[in-house]
Amino acid sequence: MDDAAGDAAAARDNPYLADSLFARNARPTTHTPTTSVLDNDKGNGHNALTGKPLSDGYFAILETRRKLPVHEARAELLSHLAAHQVLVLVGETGSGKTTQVPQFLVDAGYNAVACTQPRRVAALSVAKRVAVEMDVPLGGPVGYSIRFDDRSTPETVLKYLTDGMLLREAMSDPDLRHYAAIILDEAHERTLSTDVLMGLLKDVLRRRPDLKLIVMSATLDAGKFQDYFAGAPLMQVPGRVFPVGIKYTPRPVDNYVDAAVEQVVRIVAAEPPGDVLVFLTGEEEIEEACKRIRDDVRALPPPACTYAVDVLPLYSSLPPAKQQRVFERAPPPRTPGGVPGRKVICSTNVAETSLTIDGVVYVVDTGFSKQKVYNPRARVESLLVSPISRASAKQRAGRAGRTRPGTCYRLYTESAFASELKEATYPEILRSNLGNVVLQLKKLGVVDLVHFDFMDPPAPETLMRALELLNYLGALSDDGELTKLGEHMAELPLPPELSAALLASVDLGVSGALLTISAMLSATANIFLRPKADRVRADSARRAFEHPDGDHLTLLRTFTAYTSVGVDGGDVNKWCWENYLNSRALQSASSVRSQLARLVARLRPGTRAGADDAALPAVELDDRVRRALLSGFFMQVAHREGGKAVGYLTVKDHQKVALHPGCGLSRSPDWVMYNEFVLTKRNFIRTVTEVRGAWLVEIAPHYYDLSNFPEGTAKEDLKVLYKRKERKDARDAAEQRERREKRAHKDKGKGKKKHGSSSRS
DNA sequence: GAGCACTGC
Repeated sequence: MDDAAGDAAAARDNPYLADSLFARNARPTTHTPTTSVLDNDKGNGHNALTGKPLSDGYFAILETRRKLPVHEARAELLSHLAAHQVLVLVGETGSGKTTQVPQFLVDAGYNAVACTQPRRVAALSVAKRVAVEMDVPLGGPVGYSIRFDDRSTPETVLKYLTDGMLLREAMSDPDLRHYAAIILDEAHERTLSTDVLMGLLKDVLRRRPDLKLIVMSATLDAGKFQDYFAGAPLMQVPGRVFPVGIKYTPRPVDNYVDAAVEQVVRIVAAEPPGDVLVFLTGEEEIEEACKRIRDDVRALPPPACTYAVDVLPLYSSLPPAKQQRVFERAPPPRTPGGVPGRKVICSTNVAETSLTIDGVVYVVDTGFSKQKVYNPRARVESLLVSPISRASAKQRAGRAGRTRPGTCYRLYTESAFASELKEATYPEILRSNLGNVVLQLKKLGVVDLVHFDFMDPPAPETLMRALELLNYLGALSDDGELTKLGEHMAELPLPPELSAALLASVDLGVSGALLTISAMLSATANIFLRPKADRVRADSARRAFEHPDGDHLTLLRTFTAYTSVGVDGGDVNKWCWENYLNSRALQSASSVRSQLARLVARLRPGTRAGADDAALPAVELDDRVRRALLSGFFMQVAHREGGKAVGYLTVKDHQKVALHPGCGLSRSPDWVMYNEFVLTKRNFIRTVTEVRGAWLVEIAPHYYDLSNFPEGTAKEDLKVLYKRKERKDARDAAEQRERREKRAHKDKGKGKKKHGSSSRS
């Protein structure tokens, strides 16, 4: 089928296209958009933004731009925007909305436009493309802004940026006065940042009648956005995709991995040429499926067993070079003129939104993915294999129709699709720990969080948990007001516990070490590699970095060793490889560390932040680092429970946990703090470091308050620790009194000084 | 004696 047929199919599915691009709530308007080079072939032949003559390439690209479906909607879009503050635009894949709509606005005279993207690569690559389309240098009139990379200048009129970045900007510019128009793209993905931005913008729009907002989404769920921004007109533009036939299984399958492998083998054996994309849930499952598909294809009866098939895994932790393989051409036929080869790609959800693979004609959809869930009662986020939503199923199917008509095999029944799958995936804000979100909102000046206008309000318990956490950390006062500490914490791109620990480390003179540990904990990928074939050597390589007191200190040692290799002029990548370390992860830790160091230096001027711990003796350093960490993680502490089999109970919650097998502690101390609670078949705590009981009652007496502490051995130990502390405090006070008296005696002899020691009663 | 879906600041 050709392009036109695909468009026709898309048009049939489009309820608005038949009569008008105008949708519900569309109002007549007298506004006439200004004419522009988009209407006239040459305009005055000069670029309005740079004053330079337009290149020939510009006009060539202009021709293709005019053919994009969204171009038809331009005049209506602009007139809507002249009459309304908010517009909801639905445009499916291939409509051109992401590249064209921002240009329509610039062209119509909006001189400061922001367009958000959920992902960095998207912001960057779209900005590059649009700079070419507009015939301007990147970083000039068109720029982008993403973490670690800001390519925008005062002359930038159109900026693509991540949603998280716009949220950051809002912290210093709460009314977003910098912008005349804001476009929230991919709003249907409902990322945490986009959801917070929508709530925020609702208020900003009231304060700034001149500001325009376009919410762009890919699904017909757009009615929800329209309701949220009451009265906003809704427009829809068709996509440019090919039809995809849907096939369901007649009966539910027992095991979706088995079923997926069988389906792929059937396609390879009997269907016309074309690549296959299989959606599975995780790395382990994918590697297993790949192996079985290879084996089963080889076991097919001739001639199918001779077909050229490349079976490739795809998930984000895969090294980039291996990821790249999915974009290479399918293998050639085994014999000249024989059956064309094909790629079979077994992928996680990366292939649903983040990566687009052209040439896929068959999609095998297992109907599952790993999703984050948050349990506020247990205060634990975990990943669960869960059924996908209908929106997600449609997105997956669409991946089969990017270059020609395709087929999607859904490994579930049609009635399951209709009645068991949810319409849309729960937005992230309903599935997350909101500690950071609450901190950000407070920083943005939102006083009443319970009544903040979230599109989907989180459970009150989740908000309570977040408020409680921030109060314990000292970021919020008992009245719920942001403290000075809280303001500083909000500036740091870290979980609140880690921000608190990092800021505490400045006062303890060990911020250099805490910057490193924070950066290492921010690296999502595992630092220590452990290839299956090479486990023994990988483990012994790791042991060289291990610190007996715990994993946090091991991370510190590892990073320190890593940076010294570079300083000594060694080959860092080679060194990482030899030591079974993930050089990509270490590199990203290094960028995070630099960013954090800049921020801390700005927040705490006059301190030697980042360079304060070099001269400390090792034992003193280790103690102070652990005390700094504990200032943020005193709520993530477990106590050893005696008996034969050593186990741990988390404080207060009394959850039974075990040290994660990857943990490097050489003994089983009474008290440990942990970075992460992992919920799988058993409860594990991961990244664990020994702490002294005495530190708990010293650093966090407000949390280790025995009047509301559950009974148990931890409480008994704490009682002893408090008694000891009392005695020590009494001793210290007596000593101090003695010293004071001696000094007073001396001073009397010498005569009085101007600034005597202030006596407190 | 286990395991990292995917983003983002």
